[in-house]
Amino acid sequence: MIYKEYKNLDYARLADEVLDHWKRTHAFEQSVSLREGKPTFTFYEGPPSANGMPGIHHVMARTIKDIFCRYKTLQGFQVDRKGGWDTHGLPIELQVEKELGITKDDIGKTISVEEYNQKCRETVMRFTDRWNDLTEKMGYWVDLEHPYVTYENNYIESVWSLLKKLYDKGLLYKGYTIQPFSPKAGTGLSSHELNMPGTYRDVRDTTIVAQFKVKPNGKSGFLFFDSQDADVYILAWTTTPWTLPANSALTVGANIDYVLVKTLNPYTHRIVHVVLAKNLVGRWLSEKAKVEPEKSLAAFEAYLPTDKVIPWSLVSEFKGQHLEGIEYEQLMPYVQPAPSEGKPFRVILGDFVTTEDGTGVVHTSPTFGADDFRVSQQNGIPAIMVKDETGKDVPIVDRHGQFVAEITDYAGRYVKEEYYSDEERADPEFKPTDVLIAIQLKEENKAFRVEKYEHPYPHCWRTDKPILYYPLDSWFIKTTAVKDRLVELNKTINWQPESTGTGRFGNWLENLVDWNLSRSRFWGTPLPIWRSEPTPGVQQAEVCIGSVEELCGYVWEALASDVLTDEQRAKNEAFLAAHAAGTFDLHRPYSDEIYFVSEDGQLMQREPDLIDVWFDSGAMPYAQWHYPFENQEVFERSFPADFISEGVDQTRGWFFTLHAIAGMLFDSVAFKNVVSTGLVLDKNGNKMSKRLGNGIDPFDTLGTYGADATRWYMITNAEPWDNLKFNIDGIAEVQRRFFGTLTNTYNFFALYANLDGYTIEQFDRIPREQLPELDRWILSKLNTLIKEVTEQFDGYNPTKAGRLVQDFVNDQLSNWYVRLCRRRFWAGELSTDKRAAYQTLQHCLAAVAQLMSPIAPFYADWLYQNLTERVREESIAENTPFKHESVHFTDWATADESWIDTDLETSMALAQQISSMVHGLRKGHKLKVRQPLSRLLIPVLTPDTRRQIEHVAPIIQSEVNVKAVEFVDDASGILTKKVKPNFKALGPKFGKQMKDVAAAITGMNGDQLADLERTQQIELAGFTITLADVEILTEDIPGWVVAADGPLTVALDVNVTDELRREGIARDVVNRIQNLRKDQQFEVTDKIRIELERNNDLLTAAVEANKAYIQQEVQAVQLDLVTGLNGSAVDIEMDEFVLKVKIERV
RNA sequence: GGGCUUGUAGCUCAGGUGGUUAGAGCGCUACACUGAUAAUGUAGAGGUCCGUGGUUCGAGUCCACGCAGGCCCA
Repeated sequence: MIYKEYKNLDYARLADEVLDHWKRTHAFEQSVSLREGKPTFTFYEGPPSANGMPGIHHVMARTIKDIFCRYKTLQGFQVDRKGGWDTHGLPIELQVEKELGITKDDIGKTISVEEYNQKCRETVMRFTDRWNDLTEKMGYWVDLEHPYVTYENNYIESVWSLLKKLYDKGLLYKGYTIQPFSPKAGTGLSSHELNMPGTYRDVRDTTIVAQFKVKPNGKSGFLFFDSQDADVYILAWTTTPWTLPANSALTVGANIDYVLVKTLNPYTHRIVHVVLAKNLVGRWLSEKAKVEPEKSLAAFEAYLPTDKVIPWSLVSEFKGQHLEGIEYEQLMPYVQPAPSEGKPFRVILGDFVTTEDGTGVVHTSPTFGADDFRVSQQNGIPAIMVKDETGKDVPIVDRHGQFVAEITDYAGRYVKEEYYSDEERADPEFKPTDVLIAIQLKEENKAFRVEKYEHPYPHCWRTDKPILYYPLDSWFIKTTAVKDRLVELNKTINWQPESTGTGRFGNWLENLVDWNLSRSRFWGTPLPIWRSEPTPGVQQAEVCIGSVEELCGYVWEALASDVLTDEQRAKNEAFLAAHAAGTFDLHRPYSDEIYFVSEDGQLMQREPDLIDVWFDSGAMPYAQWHYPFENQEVFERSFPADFISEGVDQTRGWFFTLHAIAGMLFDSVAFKNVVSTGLVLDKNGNKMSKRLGNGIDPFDTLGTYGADATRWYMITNAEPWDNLKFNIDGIAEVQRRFFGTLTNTYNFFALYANLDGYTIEQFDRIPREQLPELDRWILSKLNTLIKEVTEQFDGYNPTKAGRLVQDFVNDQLSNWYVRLCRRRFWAGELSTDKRAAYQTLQHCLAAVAQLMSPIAPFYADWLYQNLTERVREESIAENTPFKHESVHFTDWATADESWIDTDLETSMALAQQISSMVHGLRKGHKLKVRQPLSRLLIPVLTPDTRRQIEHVAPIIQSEVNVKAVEFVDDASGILTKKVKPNFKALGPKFGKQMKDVAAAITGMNGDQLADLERTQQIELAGFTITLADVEILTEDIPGWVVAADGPLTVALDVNVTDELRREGIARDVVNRIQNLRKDQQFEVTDKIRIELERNNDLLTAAVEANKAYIQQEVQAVQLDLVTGLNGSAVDIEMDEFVLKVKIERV
């Protein structure tokens, strides 16, 4: 047997076998080494965290990655792909804490940092075996032998060197960020501590609507138009009055509608003009008290201080964006910001402003609100800060929650009343700070409303006291300094889909804030910055370490001084010893226990922060190669990446950190092409989750269906960036419909090629001009396919590529080419025509194997090997494309344009369409295909159409079993033509008159149409219509059975003559005898002898008239009509009689 | 609340620059085929193109506002 034949192919086992073969032959390594010296195509693997089990979405994400790496390999590039593991971060810490039953508080108490980190290190790589298993089973080719691991010293060292570069460029600085902070516990709280049950509780706070007095100038001029001599105020509501002394801006929403209202201050009864959101006027003023502007003065005069409702009137209305830039007077001028820090006390725009409550204006204090901080940073608004004893900027509230001395009236007061002791609060004279502030503002005509308000507020889970949002020290990377360049560089990246790049990522860059690098954790890359304690009058010492060597240098220097204690000295020595032994570790607690001494003799310790794990992963282009300490050339060759792909949720994660680091340090993009992928949802469109139990186990899926159908389904069902509704039935469908059809096609080829002993003829191809029409057609289609698939892969659209291959295999190759060519394969001798059929089909199959190989790597290799195994040796000897042992080593086919014959493709498409229409007609008239009919009539309006159909007429004839295809044209006189308006052509000419024109055209009679055709144009209802303005088609042929589809019409002669009838019966007889042969399990090559009972005139006539035909079809050496057939004959029901027949093998 | 994204047949998806009859596969129904046969082919039924308004002679397609789902951010 030349070609293996398969019954009931098990696709999962097929993949296992191919995988075994790959492992034995080191196929992946070969696919890379084969391209040694070729141009590189660089791919970066976004590292997964191995502390959890892989899910089906990982199969999706990695399939995308694999496809393009394989494709580019086929195209001749060398594609190194190094695997990697992300090993640091909070999820791992949480998992360890859960398993050990501890909390963060226990670290350093019941468990040492050393033990804790050791546990993290073990935990994080726990599932690597399962990951590696999945990687192999799904056919993802990536280097798992030499992965980068973010916790390794070398990796960390590279990260440190990058940080040092940033530090040297002045891009690394210590600042603050607003975080939940518990003054009573003296500690910051993480977001998940804030999410613990019971932390949010309803409290009744004193709230103030403050009046911020607008400075009259050009920008605010429109507010003063009607103010006469009254002042204009902007109203802002706050639930934390204690933050008002720190106010430095007001934030409004650009698209929110605001109004200017004239009214009286309820406490001072002075006339005021106030600005607030239109929707919220009713929140503060009674609709009943509204008066017309011209009556307002009278209303104000009539108002008595005892009246409940205060009259008001509407002055003007405007969008928030008109308020931008307006300046106002500082509300509580205790502390002024440094003039160099930016311009304070302005109205700015922010996207977080709502009109759900308050006034639609947000009092903004950069030191006490996260939104405030961000929007202030973006708008150059300075914070209100004071200097502490060491000269450092600190907020106006200290870490105990008390106002600093500079807030003279309130110095030393706690900002939250809950921070006072119960005794203090019990004093009848006691007033909370917020209340005192409210009283002061009322008196100064700065409060528009003071009221108690109940709302949920977070509390510290340790102390039960309310938390503050408070600025805490943090290390930042000054990404804002390079924002413009990052935006610029982003424009050169090819994003797939484009909207992620321009929209989600682009917007993110536009609104960039500095990257907060600090994390107060234990398991992660330590921040390599050592500092001395701040001391008044002494320059603080600070150093950033960029390598282990540098680190050792400082350790040596420290040991050489006499500043260290014995214990510190011992720790330093321990580190050096571990370094010498190669057992050192840069993690905590070891890096915390390394002590430096500055030149002026100050002790320096490491800043205790760890860095954001996203910096780890963003550093992978450099750190995976231990750059710049090793592999300089490798790095240079593989930077930036040509291609990366991850989930769209990585936009602000990995995509950003890669981009930011590359932009800041190398003034380059980190990746040139990026495919951001959507989510994998369950079949109902819900997110997969453990809780819902709707997750899919990828191992089950791969075990049942194999990787190929799974991958093919995921890729062809939805474009990668759309969410995929994962339905396991879809895989079964792909397997049946696509892989099943392709396997059948291969089996068909194998069956006959084996019978004929046909092996691929590489050196004796039948020249194109000698190939039959069908062969030239399918080869034209194939080359078109190659062209289009290449385009799609080049454009990073695997979905369209896969669908193209699938449609070719199903509709063109299997359902048309093979079906129509079956006879050629049965024919006796290995004639030229038969060889042409083999060559053509073999060529298509081999090409398909390659085209599909990036998506379905196992199956494609299996198909390729089955086809080409037998010619491997001669291919190697003669250096032909089949010399490669695996399809993944081959060179991507280029479309040969000379084979593409669009005219022929159009012809065949017509044949397919016409056949389909005739099938429909036959069906409608209950004329089965086995019954031959005499002729098919096709009206043609152009010689071109006629030629194209004539070309394929024989194919149509045999496909629909008619004796002749005839054409009718104008000359025949039997055509009924119909005319339709061509709207596309008419539109630009007639525009609004379209309805009349269309009616006129539709109403044309035969003579008018004939005129139009003769003279090219006609006057109709006052319009000049040209031939190009209409579509002419034929719709009917009187006296015929017709079908029409678009411009095509076919008419079928359904008259069955006696002769046709006899032929139909003969075909039926053939059909029944074939069935008998099969029932009796005769071989295809067996010859037979037939006896038929002469029991019906119709049968007799039919058999006698078509004897030779019947004999040939059923391989009968003898066919006799007899009377009195004996016992072994069988009876078969025919349409009109019973066929009594006996066959026997010769 | 903001940014991005999706919404077309029971299901999964196609539908360049607007053109009047909106397509495919699966599923369903019926039929055919039986030398690709646990295959295959053909036909049929099935649609408020998420809604509302607008632009236009003409909107699944363009615009605005909504609704619903998703992701990220707050």
